[in-house]
Amino acid sequence: MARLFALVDCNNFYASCERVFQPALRGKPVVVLSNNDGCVIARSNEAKALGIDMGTPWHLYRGQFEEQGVIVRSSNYTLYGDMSARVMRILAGFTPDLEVYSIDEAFLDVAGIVDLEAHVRRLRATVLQWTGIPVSVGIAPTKVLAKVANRLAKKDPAAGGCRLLRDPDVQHEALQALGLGDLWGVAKRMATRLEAEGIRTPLELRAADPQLLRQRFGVVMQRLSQELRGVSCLPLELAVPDRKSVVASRSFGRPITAHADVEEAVASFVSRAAAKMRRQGLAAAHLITFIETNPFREQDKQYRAQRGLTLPVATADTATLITAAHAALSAIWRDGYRYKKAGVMLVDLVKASSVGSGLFDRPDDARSLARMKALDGLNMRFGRDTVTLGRTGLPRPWALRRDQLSQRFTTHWEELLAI
DNA sequence: TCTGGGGTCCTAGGACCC
DNA sequence: TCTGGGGTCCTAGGACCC
Repeated sequence: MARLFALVDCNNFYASCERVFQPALRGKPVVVLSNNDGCVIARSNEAKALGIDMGTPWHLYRGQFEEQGVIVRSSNYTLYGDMSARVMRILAGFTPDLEVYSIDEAFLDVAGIVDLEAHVRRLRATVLQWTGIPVSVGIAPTKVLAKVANRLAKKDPAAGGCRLLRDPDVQHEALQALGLGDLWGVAKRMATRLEAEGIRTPLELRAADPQLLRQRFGVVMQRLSQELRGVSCLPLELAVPDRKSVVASRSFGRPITAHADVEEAVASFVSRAAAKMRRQGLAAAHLITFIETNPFREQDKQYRAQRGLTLPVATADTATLITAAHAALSAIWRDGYRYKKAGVMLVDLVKASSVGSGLFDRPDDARSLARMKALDGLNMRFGRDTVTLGRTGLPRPWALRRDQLSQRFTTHWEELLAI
């Protein structure tokens, strides 16, 4: 059977969440601000109609917002996360084949649904009734086209919150009305590059030579073009994969110049990120600390830097990670700058259980040291999926599965033994 | 002993998304 | 004085090993 994807997207999600708990906000222009009340990250339809753009810095428009009667809310991510979970649970009741794509979007497999129109009507009504959140639905044979359909469902009041792009003629007509930048996966820079190659519209992108796209723009653009033709290249991702990185970062309320202050911030970033990582049962084999000045202050000397550091053993221990993050910070620290932002990324995440199960639970543990010493001089073979240790004191070669070790871990064996 | 090519790893940066 | 935070994927170039 032909594929059919439905993209369910919550309308103006953060603004809608605020309205659920404050019905007086209905019908009024509402915007939600980012951390530190920096800029606009969500707008109700009424706010959009006033011409307020995404990312508008609040401090520049504060007065104007007041004049226009725009209601401003600081963001409340705990609330939005909770509302999101409720919406997703309801959607899961409509089909088990569901991919939660973001906090406010999900792709559903609707290929087998008989009366699609009635099904979607019921879905929208249920979500609205049980959560107070309005959603739009776009349906098409590929994810990229489902995104297009969803956009039309939102923009066109006559659509009734749902658009179907199954018929090729209808797809053609829909794409004709769009610019390149309206496509999922094409932003400003890519649009400019495509235009320079003579590809100016979604229809031209759809018709472009796949080999040329692959060569000039890479595999992502080639797939996007295929998806526009109705050839599905992006499958539904049903299983939620393990996270590959966890980031904690913040802009400082005011510029910071002292090393000690940034150290303090970095320590708190690490503990936040590590806690999040532990909740997911993961450990980090690599850590990156970064700092930067305020790029908006052109009169200031600019500096940005990051430093990565491979841990001898993947770990989820906050104290170990803080030590590493501080070492990385010292390597990139320069006096004399006004730092505006800093952060820590935990990357190369592996299952914590695989780290704890084996040889090197704790590098400073005496037994671990002895084990590592015993490994010295061993015959090591790095296979595709395994690392095999031979000889000395082992009844038979000892194979460790690579996927239970981090990549960096296995290739830095010497480093490990040097501890 | 010399040479070349392939594979992998690492880092940095770009681009995009919500 | 004041412009978010958290992610993913891809590419390119250099180092290194076999």
